[in-house]
Amino acid sequence: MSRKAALTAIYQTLQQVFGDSGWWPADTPLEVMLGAVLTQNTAWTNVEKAIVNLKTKNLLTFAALQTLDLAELAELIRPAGFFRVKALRLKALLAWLNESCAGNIELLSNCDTDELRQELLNIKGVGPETADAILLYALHRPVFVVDEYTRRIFSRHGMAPQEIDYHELQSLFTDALPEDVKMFREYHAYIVSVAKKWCKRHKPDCLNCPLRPFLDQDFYE
DNA sequence: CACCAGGCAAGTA
DNA sequence: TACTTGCATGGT
Repeated sequence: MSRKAALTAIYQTLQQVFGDSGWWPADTPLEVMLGAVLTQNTAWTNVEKAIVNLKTKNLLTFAALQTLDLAELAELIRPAGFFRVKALRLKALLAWLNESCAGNIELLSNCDTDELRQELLNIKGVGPETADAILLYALHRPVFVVDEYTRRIFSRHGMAPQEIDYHELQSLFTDALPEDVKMFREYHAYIVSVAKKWCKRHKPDCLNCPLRPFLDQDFYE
């Protein structure tokens, strides 16, 4: 079986298992962006607490966030962990939004995806995964997001080397799949979901994983 | 108790 | 360039 066929079959399998993923869980593009930074190496449940702190104080708008100083912001997002660096990172993101679109995210729809990606990467605290998550889930661009889970699953299935570069791993998908925003959104969400349930680092439960059939080496050519 | 979570940047050699 | 370390809370 070709890699293209395999990646498509895996997607369909996960679609059967999870249906609508509900990703990204946020009310606005701004909330997606904040969440993308807050969730860096952090459990989503902790990010939710930080988001709730901001929401209940009506601070989840560009204008309101701009009024907060660094210490205030840090205190509000404390439950998300790494709160001091993340406060800096959020401020850097807000500063970029201010200069690129005056905080009006809708205006970014005119921008070229590759240029946007480069600008996002220039923000201190926004790396490749965060940039791509913002592009895909906040700005609706056809960018495939990969992460440690993606690497773990697809290397364990013999479809990628264990040590693979972010963009190499990303190309694996973008070279084989159509540029479909909806599909990209769901695919990444499914990968995270399946990894959380069956693909833990030290306690993987591969026997019950819905992707187990794809472990059969004979499945690929 | 150890280990993990929807990464990234800065420091070292 | 190739490793290493700091960042931190909260759940299992």
